[in-house]
Amino acid sequence: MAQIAKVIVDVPTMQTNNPYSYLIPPALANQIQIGMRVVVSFGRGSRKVQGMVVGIDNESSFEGQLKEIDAVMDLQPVLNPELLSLANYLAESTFAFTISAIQTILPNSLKAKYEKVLTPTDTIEEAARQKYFATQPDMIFDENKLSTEDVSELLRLRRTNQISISYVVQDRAKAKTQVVIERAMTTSQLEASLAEVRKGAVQQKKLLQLLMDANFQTISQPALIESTGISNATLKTAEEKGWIVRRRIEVRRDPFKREVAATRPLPLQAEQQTAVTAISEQIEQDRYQAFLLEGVTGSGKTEVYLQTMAKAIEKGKTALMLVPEISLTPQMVNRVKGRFGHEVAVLHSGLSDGEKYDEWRRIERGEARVVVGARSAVFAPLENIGIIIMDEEHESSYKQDESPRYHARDVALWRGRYHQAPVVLGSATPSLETRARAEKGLYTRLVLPHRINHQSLPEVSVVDMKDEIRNHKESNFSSQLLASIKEKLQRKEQVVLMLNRRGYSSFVMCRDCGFVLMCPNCDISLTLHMDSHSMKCHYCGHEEAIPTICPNCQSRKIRYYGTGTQKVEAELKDILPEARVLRMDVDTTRRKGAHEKLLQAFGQHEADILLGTQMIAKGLDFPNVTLVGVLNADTSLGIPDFRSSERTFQLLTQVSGRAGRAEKKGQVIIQTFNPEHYAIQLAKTQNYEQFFAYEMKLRHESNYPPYYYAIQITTSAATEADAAKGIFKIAKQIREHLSAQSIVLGPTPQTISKIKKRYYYQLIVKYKKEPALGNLLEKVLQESQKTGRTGLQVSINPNPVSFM
DNA sequence: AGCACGCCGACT
DNA sequence: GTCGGCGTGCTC
Repeated sequence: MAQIAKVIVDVPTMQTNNPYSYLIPPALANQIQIGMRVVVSFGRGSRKVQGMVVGIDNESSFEGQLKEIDAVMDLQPVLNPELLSLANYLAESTFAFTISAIQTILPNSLKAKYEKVLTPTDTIEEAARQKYFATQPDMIFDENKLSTEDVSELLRLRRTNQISISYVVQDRAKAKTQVVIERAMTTSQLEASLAEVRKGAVQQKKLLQLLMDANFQTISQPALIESTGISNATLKTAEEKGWIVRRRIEVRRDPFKREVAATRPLPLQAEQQTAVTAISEQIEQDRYQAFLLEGVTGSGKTEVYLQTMAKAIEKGKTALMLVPEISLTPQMVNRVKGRFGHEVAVLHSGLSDGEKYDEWRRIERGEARVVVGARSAVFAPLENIGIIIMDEEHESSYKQDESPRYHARDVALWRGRYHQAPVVLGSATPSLETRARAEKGLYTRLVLPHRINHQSLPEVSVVDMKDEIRNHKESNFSSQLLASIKEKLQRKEQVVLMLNRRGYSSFVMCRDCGFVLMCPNCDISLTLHMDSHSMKCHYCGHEEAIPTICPNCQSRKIRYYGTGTQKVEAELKDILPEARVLRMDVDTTRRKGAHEKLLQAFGQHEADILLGTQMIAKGLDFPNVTLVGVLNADTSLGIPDFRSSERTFQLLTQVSGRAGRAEKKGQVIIQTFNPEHYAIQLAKTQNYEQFFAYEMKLRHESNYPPYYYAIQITTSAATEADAAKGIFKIAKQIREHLSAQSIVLGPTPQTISKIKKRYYYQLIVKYKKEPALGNLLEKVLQESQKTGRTGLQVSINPNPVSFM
């Protein structure tokens, strides 16, 4: 006799982070299932909130009076048992609220929208009634749309019971539907009807003729009206007379309408075959096993993905493929669609909420058995998963940097284990964590050491910019790079130039006193934007005029310092006026689809030089590119983070892979001020193994991941003192309970200690084994709830991708 | 989150 | 004296 539902309510706080019991009213007794969304009354005002049913029971340990569930929002569960238990895993492992985990797993459209509705009571003042309720019986209360005066007046009316507030939970999930017209009678019946229609009814006769046509097929109502001019009224009559049936069907917004030509599996090289066989064997035996597929750019990893996915599909299972957002290009998607056709669903950030929901529904209904997508696609509602692929597994974008701070790789491994399916982590430059696990035998390591078609790796040279500066005037281009560019342009070949912008920007500095223009809200320098002729803050968007005299010493020698893509572009135009340059950075790719358009233009040789930031390092494949230049390799080395060498190595290796992918030999020139640095030297020889060994040694010596686990705790507050006080208190608490082998770094102000007028402090705990740490941190969070009201916020980030 | 309750300052 | 500030506790 189940009658009590356990509901996680949509109130993301520590105190409400557990299921609440609600009575299931008899009317809903047979309807409510675990995994459905419901509307419940919550709190004193019984405001309506959305909730998720996570259990059904016939008793509750709650002593008080139970409320009833108000309504069910779904006809069938939106979360199956797997995803529900995944939500729990997420919440637990990332210190997030269960409801936040659930929201993350569900598509945006299934998140509730709340509206406050104001209704006048009979005691309302006549003036107020005239002002607010003259035209409508109630009004939607939206603080952003009303003036401050109106808001305070309405609140006063509320206090004096002249109006009442009710809450409406709105379901945003609307599958796009269309009305279709179906014939509901046989031809002879229709003929009989035709005879009965009165003489003047031209429209009705026309419709009947149409329906009697042997070629008549079910047609959408708008299409019918459009092509025949038959009116809606006529159709209504026809429906009443029983000639037709009008039905609402779900249609899909198709973001990739074009058909993709089918492709066949490509022949495999020996190592690829070995990999495919090893992975297929696990699929065949329904066994969970993680693989590290390590292969240089151009070694044919994608073909291994496609053929193993095909294996899973063949076995009647489904396949999930994750790629970084930036690699999710139409070329990439088309490669998968070429193999799996209509079975493919694509999930990426460019889709509208509605489109995402449509794809989600297709997957859920089993219409799409192959899913390709970026980070959040790891939650795709696939059942019976046969294989999970994660390409470029080292990419830091797989980790979400807001709560829940999950890493898609961890989720992929969790789901692989749940479904007893292999998980393939692919990369040319695996993260140290993954490579180390392969070393330990936790993952099976598969290596693709050769480029297909026996292309040679590009020839990489390193230019010492210190010498350049000594010998020449200040320039972004060394003489060697410039000579190479000219040579390639003469041969009508193309060049890719990368400006490493990580931790770097073009700011304004006074040459006399060293003053740097800073953001008043955040602890970073303002960046110069020549397109808008202003100084902008990249964190809060603050914008001000470019200074002509130094605000500190009144000198006129306040100049740009550092390099932005715009400045490099200007210099290029100056030195090589005949070269056609395409600039690709955040500014030129902000608009949807701009990224793709630029690349397409470059692919069709509409430009000679592609100049961009790190976004050009990924996944582009232009056979005519024979030179890749890295203008400033070391800016990412200067970042005070334990992963800065790893990042730099990965970036340089990856961008080098862009050169010479066809029959033409590629050349790479890396400009740096630290030519001896191991990350740069080893990127030059493309020697991942040596880099791995060396970096592991360093990590071991200084007790960093992957030798130690790390967890980052951050406090923020409106004043620096409050943030500091908060973090020191937590530090003290943690130190008391920590075992001797664990290490606490800090507390320290964060590298960027002030963002949007809030101050940030952090501390890092490095540990090997600390079974009680989870509970301790849970307690810290509990306590922070009390102080949270006064403005101190605490956030916990397990396994941070950086310590910054 | 949002609401009520409860305790202190400045007004009709 | 009350109105209303926001600090605190609680929501099945």
